[in-house]
Amino acid sequence: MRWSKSLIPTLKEDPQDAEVISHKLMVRGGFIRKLSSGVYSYLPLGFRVLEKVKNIIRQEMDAKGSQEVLLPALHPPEIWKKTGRYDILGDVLIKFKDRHGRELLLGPTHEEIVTDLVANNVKSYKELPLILYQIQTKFRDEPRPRFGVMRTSEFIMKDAYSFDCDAGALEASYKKMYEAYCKIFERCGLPFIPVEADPGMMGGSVSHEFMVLSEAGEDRIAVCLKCKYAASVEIAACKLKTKAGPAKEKILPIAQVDTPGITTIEKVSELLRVGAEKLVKTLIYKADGNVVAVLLRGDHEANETKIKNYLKAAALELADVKTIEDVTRAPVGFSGPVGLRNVRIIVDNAVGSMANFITGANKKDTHLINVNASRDFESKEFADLRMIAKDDGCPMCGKPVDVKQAIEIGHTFKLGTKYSDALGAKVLDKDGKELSAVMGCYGIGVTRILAGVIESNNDKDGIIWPLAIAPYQAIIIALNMDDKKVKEVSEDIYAKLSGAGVEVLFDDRNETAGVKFKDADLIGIPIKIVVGAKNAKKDITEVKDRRSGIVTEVAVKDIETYLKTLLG
RNA sequence: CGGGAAGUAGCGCAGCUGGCUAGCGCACCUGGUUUGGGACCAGGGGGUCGCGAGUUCGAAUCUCGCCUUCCCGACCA
Repeated sequence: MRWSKSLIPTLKEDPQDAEVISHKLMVRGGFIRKLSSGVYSYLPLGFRVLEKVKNIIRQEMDAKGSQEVLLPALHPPEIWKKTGRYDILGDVLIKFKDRHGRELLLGPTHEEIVTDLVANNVKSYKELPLILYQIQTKFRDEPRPRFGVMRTSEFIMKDAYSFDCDAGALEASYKKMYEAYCKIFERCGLPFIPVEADPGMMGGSVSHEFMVLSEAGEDRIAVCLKCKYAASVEIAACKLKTKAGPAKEKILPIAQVDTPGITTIEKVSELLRVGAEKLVKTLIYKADGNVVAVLLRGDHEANETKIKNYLKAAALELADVKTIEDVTRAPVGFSGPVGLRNVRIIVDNAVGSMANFITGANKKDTHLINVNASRDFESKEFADLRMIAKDDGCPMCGKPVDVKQAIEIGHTFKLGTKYSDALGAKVLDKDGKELSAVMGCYGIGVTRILAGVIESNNDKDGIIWPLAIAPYQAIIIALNMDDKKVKEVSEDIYAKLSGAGVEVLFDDRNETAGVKFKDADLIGIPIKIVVGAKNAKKDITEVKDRRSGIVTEVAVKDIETYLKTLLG
């Protein structure tokens, strides 16, 4: 392709509305343009990268025997009501009415649709295992799209669904997909980490997220450098440093202290000159409408996923001010477990081993000191309810873990029979008995892969695409198109390489050398073929590696062979 | 949805304490000189100053309302 004929609108300056590096570079390099919040156009370069990634996905999915399909984006709501997810997804679903007043929604994911397809068309165990996948645009009304294509309301996803006769067979399908995912991400040049994760609204038991470490990531994962344990902080179990049980400290008499206007852990800890670890915070939640008090050590962070899972609640949110005041009969900031009536109290394990701690007094401007669980309030329910933090013990080996920011690029789930039961995806087994298909589902954020790759492959000059997904493998930089020899040599190389099937971009613009070098680096083409006047006269060209910067002089007549070697 | 910031040419910005014809850099068009890391000269095109109302002789500038975008939080497959 000739640059002069391409739509590659590069920018010298960072766009005003971009924060993270991948977003800035994708816009500056002319890969994407924003239409509205969370909605992007992919320009020719961006489109080419997407196609490369899709093809890698197709190859690896096909290699595992899964079959590509294309399911509709337009869904009738009834099918979503059958599984209950019409309400669970709520405002995430983009809904509207057709001319007949019939409601329709745009597919945010396709468990319901694919299960319905299988329910209607697969009848025998002999047809299983079956894995179907598609690459398609998903629509989700995101509360807050951000960071370029990292989180958008419209995005391309590869989603796959496996159907098996039993748990053992699901295990085999799940393993296949897991392997395919590792290959896909490796080929895309992503330094990924598979972690254990929470299945969330998808349901099911086991789930893995495929993460790419990045400051720009929206998720946090706990990683152990010692034993390779890695898990989403949402599910990483918190080990107690000391055994639970009665505290060894001498129990002191409970007392009130005045804390006027002191409503936060930091301020209480400052006023009373004790560390936050001596405080217990009482968070009032609403779980499916029921009020619950959650007790956590002052320096610990609540883990709403664990709380939700413990309570088996579908929805969990911090209670509003009015509810808190009703329940505690005190302003927000003075909640405590002592005297809290008619409220279920659940206690984080770490609080179980504390003695003589400080809590709110359920009374304005007052806290309590020397509170002790068994003596001062009823505490029957203990559980792991907090978020793991840096230097907490690894759940596997006990050594300190690190907590890092990461981008989720893939997610796999063992779903079980949740969807097949709801939608009647049953087959007859050997004995003629009906059984519900045991399902798994497997997603890859195709558009998000681009962001992930750029986040982990860039330098001050721009993107450094891994060869496998670069929009072009090589770029010919003709330093001066007015120089007859330069033009002749670069045209010659362009013809040769194009003929040899090399994906090559020919920068034939009437721009200065500087502009061409800067643009080539910005858009991240792995191999630069520089044609300058001096070398052209000698029928020599320079081949420069984008990542290493290493330059090799190559005779024009050998360029085709040389490139083929480089490209493997 | 709560908190914060911002909307002036395609992009990045200045102007804004009430005053002339709305300006700068980049990009774009024409001609010329250039060409090894974001060239130079000359000429030129491009604007409902986010939208609406109000105050005023006069509003990009002041007031109010709305919209949009970004950041933090909530939410998140």
